[in-house]
Amino acid sequence: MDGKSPKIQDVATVAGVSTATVSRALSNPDLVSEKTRELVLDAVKRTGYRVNRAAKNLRKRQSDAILALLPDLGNPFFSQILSGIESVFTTSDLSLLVSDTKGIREDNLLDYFMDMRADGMIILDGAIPRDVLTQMQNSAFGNRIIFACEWKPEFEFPSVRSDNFGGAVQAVEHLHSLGHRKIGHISGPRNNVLTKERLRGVESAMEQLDLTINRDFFIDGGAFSLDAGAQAARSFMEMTERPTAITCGSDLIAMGFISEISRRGLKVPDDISVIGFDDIEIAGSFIPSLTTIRQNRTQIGVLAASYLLDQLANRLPPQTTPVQQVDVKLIPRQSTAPL
Amino acid sequence: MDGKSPKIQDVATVAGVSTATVSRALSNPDLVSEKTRELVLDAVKRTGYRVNRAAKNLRKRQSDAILALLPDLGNPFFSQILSGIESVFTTSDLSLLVSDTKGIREDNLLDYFMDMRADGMIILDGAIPRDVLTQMQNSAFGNRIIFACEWKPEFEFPSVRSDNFGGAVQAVEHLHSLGHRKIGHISGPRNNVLTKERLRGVESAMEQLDLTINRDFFIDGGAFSLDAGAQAARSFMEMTERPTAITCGSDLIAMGFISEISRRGLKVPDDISVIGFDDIEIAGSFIPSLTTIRQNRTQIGVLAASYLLDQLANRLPPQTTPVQQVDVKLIPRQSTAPL
DNA sequence: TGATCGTTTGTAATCGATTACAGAAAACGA
DNA sequence: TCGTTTTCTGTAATCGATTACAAACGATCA
Repeated sequence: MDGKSPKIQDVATVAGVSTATVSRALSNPDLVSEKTRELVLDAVKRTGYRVNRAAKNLRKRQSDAILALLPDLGNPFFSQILSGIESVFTTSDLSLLVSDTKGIREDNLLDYFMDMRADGMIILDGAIPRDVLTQMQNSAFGNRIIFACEWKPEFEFPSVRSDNFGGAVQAVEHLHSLGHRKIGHISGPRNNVLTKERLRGVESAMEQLDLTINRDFFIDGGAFSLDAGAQAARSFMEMTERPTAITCGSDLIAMGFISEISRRGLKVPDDISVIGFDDIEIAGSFIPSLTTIRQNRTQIGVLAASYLLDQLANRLPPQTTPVQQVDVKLIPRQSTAPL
Repeated sequence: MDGKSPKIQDVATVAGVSTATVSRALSNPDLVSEKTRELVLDAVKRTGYRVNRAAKNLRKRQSDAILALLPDLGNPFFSQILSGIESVFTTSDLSLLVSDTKGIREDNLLDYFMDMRADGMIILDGAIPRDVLTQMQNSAFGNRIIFACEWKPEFEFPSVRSDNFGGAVQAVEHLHSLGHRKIGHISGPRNNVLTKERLRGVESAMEQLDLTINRDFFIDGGAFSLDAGAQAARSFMEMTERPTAITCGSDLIAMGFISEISRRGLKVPDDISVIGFDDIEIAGSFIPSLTTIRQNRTQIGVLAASYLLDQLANRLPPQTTPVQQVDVKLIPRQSTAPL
């Protein structure tokens, strides 16, 4: 009350108890008697006391912060996941740190833990070098990591992800139900897990439906970007025989593709049906509006954050490294039409 | 070296000096002799020492973190600014905290400082309640805040922003040079500074060029969103007389607008030229690709972060509350055409 | 030579919480 | 009533750095 911000000692004095009791009353209320607790709480209110986090963190060897690691902060795809993550953390007064994986090299990921800058990590990038992850897994911090969206198949970290396989299946089934039989696919970055899952889904669904898989109709886009789609469109134009419908590894690919073939005189969905993946915000307003597989990105963020919180609070059975799959949903719009 | 992570005392022992000397050698090298410095640096290397941030921060009353406050984490527009901010901070080992302004009420913004969770703030939201800002300005932390993109005209906080006025002027001049004389505008959220600046720019340019300002051609979009654009399109369709070209408060508005009028049979740019503002990633691949005013969002982030860093390090004259304007640039594409 | 000054170093206090340990008080059982 | 256990509280050590203060040292100069 005298200018400086009050410390625990001030509260103790006002309440007429020791600092230990104040500390306990605040962070472990069961340990003090009802009467003392009220005394302390009242003193806290009167003094306007707030715990000093640096002091608390120093003593408890923690940081009250979680790091979200994105492959590219500039990529809008991730912002919605971040939003989900943040919504969980604000309610439990943890801070959300964000960083680009571009800045990550060698061992400085582990440093976040060593430096006590973060208590846990949510990794949104499946392309973290293997040895970095090995190092993390072998450290004491291995259980403070969760993957979201992407993941590393060869590691045992828990993860939250969309049902990528199922989404691709739905896409193919949708096209099939519209009468399409010659179906192609434009895939994303080569070694990406999402690329693989979605491709696998397309192939599996086509087999299920007894469709002939024509390898020429499968284009390696090499990225999830608009450019990749435009590039794929150029290959597409050169085909002698063309598919009547095409599934894409991402909405951006689909839009880049549509954009480029439109420029070259083809019409969507008249000449070819196109379906995306993600349902990014713009998908509904693209022209033509894009049929796509909606990923619930906010939910992915929420689930990942909640899991990590439980894990850090030791509220989970230690052995589990679960994979949580989030359902996806086909959103039919105007980029697909009956054959 | 013996399992636990080494502390400053260990380094001191190895180097044969006191902890004070080690501390000085690391954070204030000029204070120790050449010889000792080498001794210490060598010992640091041998022990693998890293300073404990919690301890350092407790003692120095700081947090080594900066908070970025976004109006909506789920909005992709901001991710690129974040990227710029982050690129600056990683090089100076500050952490980047992010938070949604939705979670902000009453006084808990100041709490970030009181709790020593952040040393500074970059605010990307012009809609922070006035009394919250007044409180901040009057506190000891008033000089640790900078606005980016948006700002509060009635406060004296430093800010980094695009040349919104100039951008709008360029847009009108572009349309004028294409022969358009009947020019309209769809504006963004009502009380937003960007909305006002851009509107002002449009009006000013039209006056300069001796164009008649027809109030009926100015539509209040009410937001920067796709929906706002679509909504505006409906008003547009009902006009008896229509402008031949329209400037929009944002790319999303422009796209929503184009999307909706296309659905109703109008063609862009044949029937009407449309120009956006922002140059978001998708703008170039929209159909038709969108003529727009490019904001250098990364640079805004970089400038804001750098300024804040300098300010915190006391490297700036104390009195300055500068406004840094970042140039914008017209990107001509296919949504605008000669009359 | 001794006074004076600047440079370099060490000692120990400090930042503000948490918590191990021990002691006091209350509750309980016989 | 007297142990014994349980509940509650206080003392003081601890987390690991920074830095005020003082001392030691060497250089400089009259």
